Amino acid sequence: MNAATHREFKDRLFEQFARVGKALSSPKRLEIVDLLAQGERTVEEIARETAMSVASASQHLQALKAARMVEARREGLYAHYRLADEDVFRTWQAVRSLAESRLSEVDSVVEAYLVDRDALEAVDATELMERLSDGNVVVLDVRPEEEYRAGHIPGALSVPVDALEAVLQTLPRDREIIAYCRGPYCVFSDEAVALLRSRGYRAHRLRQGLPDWRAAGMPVEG
Amino acid sequence: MNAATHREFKDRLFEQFARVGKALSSPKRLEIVDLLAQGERTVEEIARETAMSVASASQHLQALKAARMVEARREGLYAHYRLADEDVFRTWQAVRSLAESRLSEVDSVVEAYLVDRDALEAVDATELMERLSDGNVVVLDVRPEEEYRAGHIPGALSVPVDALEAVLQTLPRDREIIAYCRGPYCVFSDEAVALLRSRGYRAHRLRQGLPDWRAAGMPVEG
DNA sequence: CATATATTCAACAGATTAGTTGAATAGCAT
DNA sequence: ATGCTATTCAACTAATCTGTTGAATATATG
Repeated sequence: MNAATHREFKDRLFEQFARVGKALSSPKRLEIVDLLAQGERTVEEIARETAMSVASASQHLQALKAARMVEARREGLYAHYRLADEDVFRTWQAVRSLAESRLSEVDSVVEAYLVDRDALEAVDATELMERLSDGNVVVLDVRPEEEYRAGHIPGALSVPVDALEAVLQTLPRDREIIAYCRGPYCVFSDEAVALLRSRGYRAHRLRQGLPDWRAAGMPVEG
Repeated sequence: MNAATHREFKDRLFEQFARVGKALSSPKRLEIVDLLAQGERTVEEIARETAMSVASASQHLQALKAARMVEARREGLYAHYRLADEDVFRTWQAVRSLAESRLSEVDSVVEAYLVDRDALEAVDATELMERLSDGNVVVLDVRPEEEYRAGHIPGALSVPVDALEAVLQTLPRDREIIAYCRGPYCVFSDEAVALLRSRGYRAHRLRQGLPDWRAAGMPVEG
C-alpha cells in the first residue's frame, strides 16, 4: 500500500470510529444513553426526563440512531427507543469513568449539589453481592416502579422514593438497608438513605446503579 | 433537591462527561490517541504520522489536554506528549470496539483497502499467550524499533517491516511465525505476513496490537 | 547577542452542530 | 372522513469546531 492510499485508509477508518465519539459528544445525548440504560422510552418521556423539547429529543435520537447506538420500535403512535446493545452502555460507562477519574470538576459538581455525600457510606456491588447471600440485608430499589419491573437486583423491594415514607414502618429496624437507584449520580437513593437514617434505620447507598450492576455480570431478576 | 436544582445538577454533570466525548469526537484526535498508545511523541512526530500541519496537531493536543486525556513533558525545544493514563486507552478501545461491532462501514473500509485480510488468519492474544509457553512459535514485532524498545511482547524479535526482507533467512522455517503491530488496523503486520508467506513461511497476524495486549493484562517486556 | 527551531497562539473562513419554530407525516379514535 | 396526538422533518439562527496562515513565545546554538 502506498503512502497516499494508506492515509486514505486511515482517514476513512477513523472517520467511522469518530461517529461513535461524535454521538457521545453532547451532554444531552449522554443523558439519553444513561436514561435508556434503564429501559426503553418514548420520545416524549425522553424529552421530559432530560428537559428538552420533543423536537430536540427526536433529533438527538436520530443522531444516536445514525451511529447505530439506539434502535426504535414503533407501536401505534409511539416510538419506543432503546439502546442497541449492551456494548453501548459499556462504552458510556468507560467515558463516564474516565471523566470521573481524570476530571476533578466531576467531584466539584457532585460536592456542590450533594452535600456530604460521603456520609451516606456507599457500598460497592461486590460487597452487596456477598451480603446478599448472608441474607441479613434489605435491598430497596428506589427507582420508579416501572424500572423495577424491567429488571432489578434479586430480592430487592420496589419502593419508589416518593412512596418510601408510606412504607417506612413495614421495614425491619434490625437489618441494614441498602438503597439503589439508576446510576452513581442518581439522587433518589441519596434521598432514601437520608430519610431512613433520620428515622433511625441503618441505611447505605449502593454506589452503582442497576445498569452497572447488570454490566458487571451480577444477577438481575424480573 | 427541587426540580430546577436537580436539572442544574444534571446539566453540569453531563457537561463534564461530554468533555470526554467531545475529545473523542474527531477522527484526527482519535488517531492521535491511538498513536500515543504506542508511546510518547513530539508534536512534530504526531503531525507527520497523522498527516496534519504542526499547528493543527498542536491544537488537537490542546483539546485532548483540556479533557485531561494527554499530558506533555517539555524537554528542550520539544514537547513530548503521552496518554495521561491507561484508562484513556481503554476508553478509546471501547469506542473502537463499539464502532467495530455496530458499524458495518468499518468492515467495508477494511475490506476495501486490505483485500483478503481473512486469509492472514489472525490469532488472538489469549491464543498466542498459550502458544508462547509451548515455545514453538516465533513472535515478530514489526513496528518501528523505537516502539519495540518502549515495550514489547516477551521474547518477540524486533523486525521493523522494512527490515524484514534483510533478516528473512535468519528466521527458522520449521516454526510458526506470528507478527504483531500497533493495533488491529495496523497494516505492517499484514505486509509482514504476506511477505513471509510468499517465501514459504507459516505466518499469522496477531489480531490485537501491543497496547491491546498490555491492556488485557498480558506481560510486557522492556 | 543573533539565529534557528519547536511549539503555541490569534485571527480568520468554512463547515458543522444545537436548539427553535412551524409544518408534514403517521396512526389511532370517533 | 375528521380530528387528535406522537413523532419527524425542514428551515433558520446562533454557536462551535476545524484547519490555515502568520505572528509570538520559548529554548537551544553559534
